[in-house]
Amino acid sequence: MSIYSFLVAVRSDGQQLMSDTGETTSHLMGMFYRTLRIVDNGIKPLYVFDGAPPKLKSGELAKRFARKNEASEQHEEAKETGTAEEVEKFSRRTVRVTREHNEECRRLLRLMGIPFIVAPTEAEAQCAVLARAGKVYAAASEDMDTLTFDSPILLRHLTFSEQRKEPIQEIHLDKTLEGLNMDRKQFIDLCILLGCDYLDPVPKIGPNTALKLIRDHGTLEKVVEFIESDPKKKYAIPEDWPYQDARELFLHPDVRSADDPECDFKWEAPDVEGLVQFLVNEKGFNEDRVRSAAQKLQKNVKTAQQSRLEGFFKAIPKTEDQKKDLKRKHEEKVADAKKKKKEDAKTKKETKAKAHLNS
DNA sequence: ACTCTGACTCAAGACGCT
DNA sequence: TTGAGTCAGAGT
DNA sequence: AGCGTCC
Repeated sequence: MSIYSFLVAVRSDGQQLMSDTGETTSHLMGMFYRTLRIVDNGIKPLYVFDGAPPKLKSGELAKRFARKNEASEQHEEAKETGTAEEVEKFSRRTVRVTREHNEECRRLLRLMGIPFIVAPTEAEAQCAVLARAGKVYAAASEDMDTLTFDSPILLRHLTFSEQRKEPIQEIHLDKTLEGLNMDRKQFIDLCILLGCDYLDPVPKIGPNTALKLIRDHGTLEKVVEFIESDPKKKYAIPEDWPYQDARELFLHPDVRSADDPECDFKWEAPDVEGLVQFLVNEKGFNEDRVRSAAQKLQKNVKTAQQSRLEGFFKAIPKTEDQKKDLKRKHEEKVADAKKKKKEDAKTKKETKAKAHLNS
């Protein structure tokens, strides 16, 4: 996901940044400096790449593919007849993360001494396993599915960027379940009903209705039964809606077990000359910047991994306005469930966040 | 009057100088 | 693509 | 904070 957003966002004159040979460098730029910043704040990150998507997702993916193709056509057309703005707009829509982008990012991480793993399928599921096993402190993702995959802690907006508009959120699964007064199975059912990546959403059922239905009936089986037997035909389950399969994916995703040798992660010193070769010689980055960045990395490898997260959490404002704002948001969306959680986390843990992003 | 969903819109990353 | 925010209209 | 620049 982040590679994608780098490709979309890191631009100049509507074009992605490129080396002089015309290869895109936006993803490397984004990865490099974000990772640097994270490390510089005392976090030892572990990256998880997506593997092959589960079969259940193929329907969704096919739709996306079709939309991309459509966007490509519009992009071509815009280049002929449209304004510069239109061209740029469609250009962003046609962005795809390629195998090459992924491989270059991995090469970059290797040179930086940052470990990573390629998940068998969904990265979020793998993150959850590693977090649950204590290999890392938490799973950082924007995707709420991470909780559904049973990660004990989810961090959102972990970018440490200067102009982070969103504060870092630390969401604890146990508190979330507690707040909802649900067990994990119900929580999974709720998330499926709310609309997950694998299934079409049920029309007319939004966050509130979903929550109510699960509360009233307990399980998806019962909910579906209720909906289908409702004489008023208020809701309609989509034709092809294998919710059991989706549930199975959340309960037993295809992941690398945490005690697998592949999950024996090491944070190492950066290969400075390798970085220079790659980023400067091959991709045209500024040598001074790369070297000073590499130096920072080096320094941080030695530094005892002491948390500096506090410094960032303290920035979270707590005015009355802010609180109101949170309350309002708190009442919406899937996030609803979890955001409620976040509120707790905020009012309580605020500054307590420890950042052994791993041990 | 109030609640809820759905449709629409917009922006999207990080650095460093002023 | 995603999310976040806003708005209108249907339903209760 | 705003804005040009990174490649």
